[in-house]
Amino acid sequence: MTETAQYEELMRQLGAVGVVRRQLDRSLPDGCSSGTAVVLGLLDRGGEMRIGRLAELLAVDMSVTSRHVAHLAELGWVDRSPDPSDRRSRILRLTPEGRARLVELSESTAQLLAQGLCDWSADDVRQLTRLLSRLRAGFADLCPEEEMPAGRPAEPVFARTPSFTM
Amino acid sequence: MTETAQYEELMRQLGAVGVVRRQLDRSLPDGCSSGTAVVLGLLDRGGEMRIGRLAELLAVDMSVTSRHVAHLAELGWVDRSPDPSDRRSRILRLTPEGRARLVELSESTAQLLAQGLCDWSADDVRQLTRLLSRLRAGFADLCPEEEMPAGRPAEPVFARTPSFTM
DNA sequence: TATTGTTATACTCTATAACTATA
DNA sequence: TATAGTTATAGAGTATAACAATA
Repeated sequence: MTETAQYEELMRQLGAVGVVRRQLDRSLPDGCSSGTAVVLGLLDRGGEMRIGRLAELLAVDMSVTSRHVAHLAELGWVDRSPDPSDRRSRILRLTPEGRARLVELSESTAQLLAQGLCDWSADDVRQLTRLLSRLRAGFADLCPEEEMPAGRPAEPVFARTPSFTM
Repeated sequence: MTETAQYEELMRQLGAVGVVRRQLDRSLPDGCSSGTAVVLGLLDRGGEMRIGRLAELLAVDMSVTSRHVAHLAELGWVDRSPDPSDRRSRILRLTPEGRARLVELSESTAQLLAQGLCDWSADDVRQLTRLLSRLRAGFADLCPEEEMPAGRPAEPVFARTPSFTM
């Protein structure tokens, strides 16, 4: 198989990820998408941060992030308090309600993933995660982005990944 | 790291695939998306087929497939000829123009992937492709789907993958 | 003048449902 | 009556650009 063919196949499989994501999304409660869960997860892992920082971590435009956060704020899952050091910005924080929802969403997703990956070893899962992380990093280099901060203020719902960050 | 945390991390990385896809899409010429390229690739690998079959392979609704194909037909990249055995259906075929475009698209994508994955070994690429294929298969089982046919009529632009099919 | 964030608009991809033609 | 495909409509996600407030 030529190199180009291998890349073509990879591209096809990357597209297939959308299929899995849509299926996971369908299983989530009410107005929750996997996108919602990822935002909550980043706020949980990264602690309080501003919109710009969140947009960097999500690797989407700030305008997109702004709308997602506005939605989560309406739901009462994210709190936006004024940033005393820069009045243009607001500081985002997971509310207790948001944290509770994150646990719920994570468990729901984990259950479905466990079902779809029932014949996977823990190492398979780790390996796929690591390769995807590397993939993302390779393309982030083409369009630079920062890393997650080393320290974080609040207790995360789940343990952080030490070897690679989103 | 708990199992749930590992799944949560996997979900996050699956979301990050969208970032890579969008970046690949931006590099494609005029009205081409990676979706377009995948349709052309499937028609190249699978030979002539009907809309329903293509929708299965893409794992999206037939209505979605219908519109994509209509677009490609307008561009002259896909030909829709009447199916003599069932006048409700039409048979889809890659046109020479479509095949030429596929080569172009594949090379363009391969070039960008090669750039983003410059520090990857060929085996890394294969492994990621294989794991994604397994991931998709695991979820396809929850919502069953068929495999690609063994034989195919036309010369494919690229070699087929023997061990796993989309 | 530059930066942070928000809003308006548009585009893509997707699904559901109604519809046509044929089996 | 059921099936293959198309079209209409709606929803989610994203990007660009114009804008407001502040640095």
